[in-house]
Amino acid sequence: MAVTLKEVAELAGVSRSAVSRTFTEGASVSTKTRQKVEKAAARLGYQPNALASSLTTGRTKLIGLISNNFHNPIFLEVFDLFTRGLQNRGLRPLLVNLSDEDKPEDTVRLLQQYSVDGAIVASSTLPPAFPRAFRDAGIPVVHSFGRFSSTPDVHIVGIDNVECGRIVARAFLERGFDHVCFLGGPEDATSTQDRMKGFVEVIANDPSIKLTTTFASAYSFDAGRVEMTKQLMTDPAQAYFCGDDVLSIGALSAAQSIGLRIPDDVSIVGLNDMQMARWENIALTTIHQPIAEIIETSIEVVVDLLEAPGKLAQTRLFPCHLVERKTLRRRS
Amino acid sequence: MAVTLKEVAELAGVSRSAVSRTFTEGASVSTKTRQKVEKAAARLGYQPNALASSLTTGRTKLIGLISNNFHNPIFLEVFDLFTRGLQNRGLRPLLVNLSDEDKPEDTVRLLQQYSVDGAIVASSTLPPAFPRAFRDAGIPVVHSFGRFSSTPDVHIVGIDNVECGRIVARAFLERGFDHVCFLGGPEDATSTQDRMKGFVEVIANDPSIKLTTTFASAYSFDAGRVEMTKQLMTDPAQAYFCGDDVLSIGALSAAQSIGLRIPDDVSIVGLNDMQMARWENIALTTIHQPIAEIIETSIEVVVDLLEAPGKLAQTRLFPCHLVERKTLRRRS
DNA sequence: GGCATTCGTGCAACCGGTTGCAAAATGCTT
DNA sequence: AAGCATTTTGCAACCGGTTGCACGAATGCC
Repeated sequence: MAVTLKEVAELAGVSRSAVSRTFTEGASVSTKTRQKVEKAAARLGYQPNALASSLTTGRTKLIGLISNNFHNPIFLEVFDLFTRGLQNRGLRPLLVNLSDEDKPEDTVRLLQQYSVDGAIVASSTLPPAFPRAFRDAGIPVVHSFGRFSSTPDVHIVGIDNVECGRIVARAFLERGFDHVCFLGGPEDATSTQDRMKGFVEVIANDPSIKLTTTFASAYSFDAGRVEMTKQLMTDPAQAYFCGDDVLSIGALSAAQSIGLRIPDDVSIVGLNDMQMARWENIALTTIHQPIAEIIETSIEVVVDLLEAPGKLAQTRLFPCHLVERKTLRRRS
Repeated sequence: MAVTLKEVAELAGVSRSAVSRTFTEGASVSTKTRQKVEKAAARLGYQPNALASSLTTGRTKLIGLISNNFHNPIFLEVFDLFTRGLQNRGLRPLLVNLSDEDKPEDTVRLLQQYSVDGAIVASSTLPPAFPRAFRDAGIPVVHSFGRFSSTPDVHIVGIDNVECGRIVARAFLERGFDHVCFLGGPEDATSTQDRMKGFVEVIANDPSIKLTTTFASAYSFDAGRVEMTKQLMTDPAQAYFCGDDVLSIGALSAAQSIGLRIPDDVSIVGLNDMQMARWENIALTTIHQPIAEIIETSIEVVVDLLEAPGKLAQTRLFPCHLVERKTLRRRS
């Protein structure tokens, strides 16, 4: 049903090659034939078939966009930025929504069948084995929001989660709390582990400060609320560093529910700085993660990789900083 | 670089057809050759090239997923459900993030180049011309969350926004308010127009009730907050029906900021029932929109259309209902 | 005007598969 | 064991493009 090269060629009275060349950047065609072809193409409403051409050129302009974070509001921002960024470069995102059971190899296989030019793994909770499977299959890949590594085996763009933990710890120290708590996300998520590591490392320097650590079952409102309630009932701290923003909001809700004042009675600091954190009725003090830059860079990395696939893997880290709003009390 | 049919055929000592047939459902191959082929394929790590086969079969299993709502939290849920649903049926979502300037024809052209089997337009704010452009190009299309029409020219799955307006109006009547307000989204969005229509229609029945209508500049927190602040400063009503949940939360925030108690001083009702509406510190009373069913049905419709492209367009509507939480006061 | 270049074009092979068709192999019957 | 029906198989053409190559036309130069 779709109009093909051949039909255009016939109508224009030229060879198929001529038509192909008119639609190929930098091919040699005279203005005369180009015009004939363009006229015929316009008349028939011809669209070159990107998939057919990929067969010979080896390029599909398809990029696999893989994530398992379809429940965290920050990822809507992430998808927005990724899709726009890719589209602006003429690339098409093929979205893959990963569930916990999905194996890396299956996902690779899937994207191989569609001959994607490259892949972006966007998740802070997926293990390095995931992007590695792509590399092993020869698919250019970048791990966005991936775990910091000094010896990356795959390109990584993200933040230093350990340092984020330290930043919050220092802020807590400065405010003079004597009981603080790390309320992380799932214990097996690398982001949780790293954030905790930096936090604990700094807090432990001052033995007079009591330190509690605990984990929510997921990076979600409900999990945050449940875990925070449990903490407040048994062994309440003065300040909480929560795994991420959505967890923080759950914690906030738990504290408010039992009548605690924020930040006078209890302080809460999140991580991500998603849009919602700025909402006046939330006003979460949180670590700002420069997601626009991370995503822009991720795309650049994968685009570069299309040209030069062999490039040695790099880790690229962006700085984070604390954004003070209304959930961390000033020095008392 | 990728392993091809031919290599497998050579290793297995059979013809290319035989290999092709082993990987084609329902083709005639003896168990003996099938085993030979499968062994060879496994050894080489062969993956059939979906794009190459699409050339002859005319099927890519690619579905265009088109939206312009990358800022409304409900759409993360929408994308989650769509991608899972499509994946479960072996279909691959090709995501398109529409900006305001994008023309329908350009998007159609784009997806035509990738030979998508079908398209899903997921948006309550896009005009009918959008999905229509797909239909005109011969691409099976469904408009999810589209405007209700008795004479649809394209398959529509969604809700009756007019009726939603009525439901809220009736609830307001029942509570005995004497000044109510419709605080809509952008005036040109069809969803805004319809919700207002139903709301106004019912309220107008009782001339003793004062009715105000106004529009926020977008379906966003900030726009809701700004518009609500303006309303409360000039001509405060007792109850507000806001365009959607995120707008409602902005309105909620505005009311709380100036010290009003919810729902005693002012009531607010939203629409969508997104996850966040259930969060205890928001507890928004809102119209529940059955998005899981809408999406599941949308996928079914588009899948059916793949088999029988000519099917007459249908409008499919799902019922909505009010979910009472804590932002609409009981009868006083 | 003659000759050497450069440019533009069509032919044909190829990309990685699928499929109609006819021949070969197998199975079943008697 | 022969005869027939049924399966299985390979050939070759095709899907919609791209591209190396050779050839003819156009151009530049003296």
